[in-house]
Amino acid sequence: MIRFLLAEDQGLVRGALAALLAMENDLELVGSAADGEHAWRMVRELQPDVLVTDIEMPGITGLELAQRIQRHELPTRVVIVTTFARAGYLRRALDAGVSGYLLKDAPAEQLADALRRVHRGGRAIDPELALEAWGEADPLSDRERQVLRLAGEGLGAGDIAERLNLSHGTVRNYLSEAINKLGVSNRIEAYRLAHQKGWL
Amino acid sequence: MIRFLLAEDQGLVRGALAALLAMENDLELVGSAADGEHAWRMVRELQPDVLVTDIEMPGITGLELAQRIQRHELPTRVVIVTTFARAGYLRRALDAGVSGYLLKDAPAEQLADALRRVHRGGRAIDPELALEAWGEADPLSDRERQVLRLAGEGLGAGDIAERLNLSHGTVRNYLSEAINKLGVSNRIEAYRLAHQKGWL
DNA sequence: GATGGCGGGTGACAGTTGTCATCGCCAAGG
DNA sequence: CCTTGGCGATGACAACTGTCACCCGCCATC
Repeated sequence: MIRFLLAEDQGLVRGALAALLAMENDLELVGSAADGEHAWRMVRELQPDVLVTDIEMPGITGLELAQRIQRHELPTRVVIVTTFARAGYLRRALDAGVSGYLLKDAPAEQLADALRRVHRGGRAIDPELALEAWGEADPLSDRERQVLRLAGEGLGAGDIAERLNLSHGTVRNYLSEAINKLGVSNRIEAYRLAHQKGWL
Repeated sequence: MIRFLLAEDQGLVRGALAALLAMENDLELVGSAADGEHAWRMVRELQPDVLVTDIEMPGITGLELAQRIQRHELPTRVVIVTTFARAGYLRRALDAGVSGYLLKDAPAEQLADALRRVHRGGRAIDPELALEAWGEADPLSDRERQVLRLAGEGLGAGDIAERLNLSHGTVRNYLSEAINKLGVSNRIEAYRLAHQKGWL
């Protein structure tokens, strides 16, 4: 019997996944959580064999959950289930020691299998994504990332400078660097590209 | 017995919803589709009582599906199930004659109930969203919407002008109008706001 | 003590953006 | 026939953006 915990913020999806996995008779749902905090508490209390979690959730993200489990050396293995096919996310997930990374548009049969494989000590990584992740690494510096994030929200160079305690010229320099590193032609494209790659 | 069809592009979610609804013994899944075209074909062939559909799918969107069903005066009722709590979407959905509009973060029990209510000829609209939708209407003109969409992809005034066969000055005028109507201070914020409201 | 990175800043320049007032054109409507 | 209104265009102006060359101070490290 594999005891698993489900963390997913969208109620409908959470319930539906529970129903899907309930059909397998070697799997036992020991609890479900709608946000990261609850999930974290339940992981420690219930010590499930496997945690199935989304990435983007209110409070603590799935990636942070995985990191905590790794730091506390808990026996629970982690399977990420997410919409986002971003190489950067997969990287961070692997760094955080997750055993599985599936996309929500994978076929439904795959999920139960992934749980079993992971429980046996194996891995279950989406193959397409795995390839892509061995491609380019994030070329951005910390500053460039921060600046880009703010720029993506529509702030001008001046506003960004204020929030980061930099001069307005420096901000434009970072932006220029980022644009050029990413091979695009303005901040908007730069933001979109970085965002889509999961580099944020 | 309520015969329903499921349209949802994310395989895992599609499978999971099917499992969830399979637990109800007055509901019968007659088919499922991963994109709008298939869904449309199946709606006509199978004439289900209810179509449960996502909005954002490859090819034809859920909203377009609803419109087609309305135009062809098919007996199938439509329940939208989506992530997006955007008033604009709900408006368009109601215009397209849908009977239900649920958010994916609603509790899972609600879905089967919604199907039953809709099948009986009733409606099932997310209450919070319903209120919000009676708020502000989309103030943008068609041109402004088009221009804003392109601007959001990082195109400059020149590029946009080319694609729409307008002059570069005119594009800037529309952008300026949109920015001012939305009460923001640049194209990026304008895009984000319009996008988030579902006005696209 | 010199050398070189690195994070940050400056100033200048061209190009783009946001704003406005104004114009022409062509459809209604009166 | 004249007016009003929408749509698109112009031109001018100020502000913001993207680029670049170069400066400064700091710290490592040789």
